[in-house]
Amino acid sequence: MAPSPTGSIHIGNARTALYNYLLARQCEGTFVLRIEDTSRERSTPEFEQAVLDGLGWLGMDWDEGPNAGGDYGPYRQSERLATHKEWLEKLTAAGHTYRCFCTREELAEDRKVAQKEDRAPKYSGKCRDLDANEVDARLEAGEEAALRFRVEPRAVTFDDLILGQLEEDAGLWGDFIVGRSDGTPVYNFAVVVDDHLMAITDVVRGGDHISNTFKQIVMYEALGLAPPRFGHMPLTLNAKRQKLSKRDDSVAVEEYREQGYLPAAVVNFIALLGWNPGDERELFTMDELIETFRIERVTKSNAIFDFDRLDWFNGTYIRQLEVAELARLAKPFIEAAGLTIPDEDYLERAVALEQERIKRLADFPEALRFFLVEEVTPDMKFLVKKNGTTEETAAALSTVFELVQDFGVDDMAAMEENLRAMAEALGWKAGELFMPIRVAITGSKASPPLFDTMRVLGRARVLSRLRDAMRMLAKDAQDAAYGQSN
RNA sequence: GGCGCAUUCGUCUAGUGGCCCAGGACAUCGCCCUCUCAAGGCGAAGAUCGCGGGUUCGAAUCCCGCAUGCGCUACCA
Repeated sequence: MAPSPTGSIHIGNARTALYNYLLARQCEGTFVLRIEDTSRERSTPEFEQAVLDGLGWLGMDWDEGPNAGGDYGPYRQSERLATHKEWLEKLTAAGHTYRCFCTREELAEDRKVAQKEDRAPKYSGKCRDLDANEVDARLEAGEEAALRFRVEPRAVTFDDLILGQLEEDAGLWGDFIVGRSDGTPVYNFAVVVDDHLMAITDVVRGGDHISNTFKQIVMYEALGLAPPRFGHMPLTLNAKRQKLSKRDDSVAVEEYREQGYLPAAVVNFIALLGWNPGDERELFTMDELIETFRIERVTKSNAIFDFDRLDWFNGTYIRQLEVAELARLAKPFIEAAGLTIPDEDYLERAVALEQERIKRLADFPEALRFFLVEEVTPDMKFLVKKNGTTEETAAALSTVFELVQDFGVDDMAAMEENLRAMAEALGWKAGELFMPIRVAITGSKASPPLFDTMRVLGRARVLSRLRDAMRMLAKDAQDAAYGQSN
């Protein structure tokens, strides 16, 4: 896996990383992490750390990498410059390169003309056959020159792990640059050198690299090296069917963590985005993925990222968690929202009631708010009994208040029995009585089951909220009376 | 423009010549359960398998053409 640290890890890269990881683990190979930071301006140590964190969070551990060591380091491309240059010289010694004095401006102009004339924008070959003496003289004179690879026209083919037999005509390329005029090698060459030196056997990367691969294969051959196996993954697209971009999509793995997605859910989801086991299973742990993943079963077509499906996976994983564990995970989200948690036990009991109602950990603050806050503000519209009056609702709540006062809140069966009896005596449906109580104590018309909620909230809090609600109703009745008399 | 890859329900996908007038999952809708919301159970709707030609007794599956989408086309990675 060779990510560029130009941002926190991208969900599309994460999927590529996952497939690499699964492949490496299932054949008991080595999962190598190499940081491709040759783009100095865009790469930062912070981003590199973010990439490492993201991978780690998802549960992918690498055997070799910047902070893991290994026999083939360094694992940061920027630290391998000397080696790359060495190999550039080997390539030159073998007669595969030549100096090109064309300026960027000239090249850009050629491209423009070519485009205008509907020709492929391929290098003219202007400097290909320059006289050796002339080259030396111009170099001597301080003229800048890039190093180009001599391309011999022919069909280049390879057997892709995912896509099958692939072929491209090298005659279409023109000689491409392998060394910049400042002497630094180009990414596509550095990759060849590194993959070889690091004894990489399988390269799985995004389909946007296919055209690079053809060129790499030619370079391997020029260096007398055997290329590794290549596999090109379909891309993940956004709802607009474009390659996911950092600009307009939620794409950083970091963001998923912040929104309260579980790593296991994210892994399960991205694993199934472009791969399936061939039967109808869809819930997989990492170990199960390692066992059942087959690269040949990776889909060839691009996939659109479906957030609803991710949510579903996340919900099912949340429901599978032990309550204590879920509470532990929820805690930082709740605290970040500025809510205070009285004690662990209380939190756990509240979390247990919301567990099957939540999709993301970030939903917890909102869902648990009424458990953690002193007062609640019921909406009058729902506090009053459906098709009923404020007076009769107030009267009913008052009776409930007494019941809670007398019997407490811990015996749910008794509470339910009492309230149902009360509803019947009133000639109300049970729900018609339960709803005002629910709204009074939770401030919302949607909540966990009423009696569980009351028990977790505790007698004192239930009583004070009932009292507040009764006051609200009384005030409302008063206002209405004034309104009538005026 | 050139080159490459792809094309099955809205989405992820199963499918490799007859088991497919196409199966599963998410989302949607309905019913059940039920004190609300969920969760769960059951069910419905949803794909003339991009289009057009072939090959074949028979094609989503094989062949050809076209269309569309995406990617690449840098002294970026």
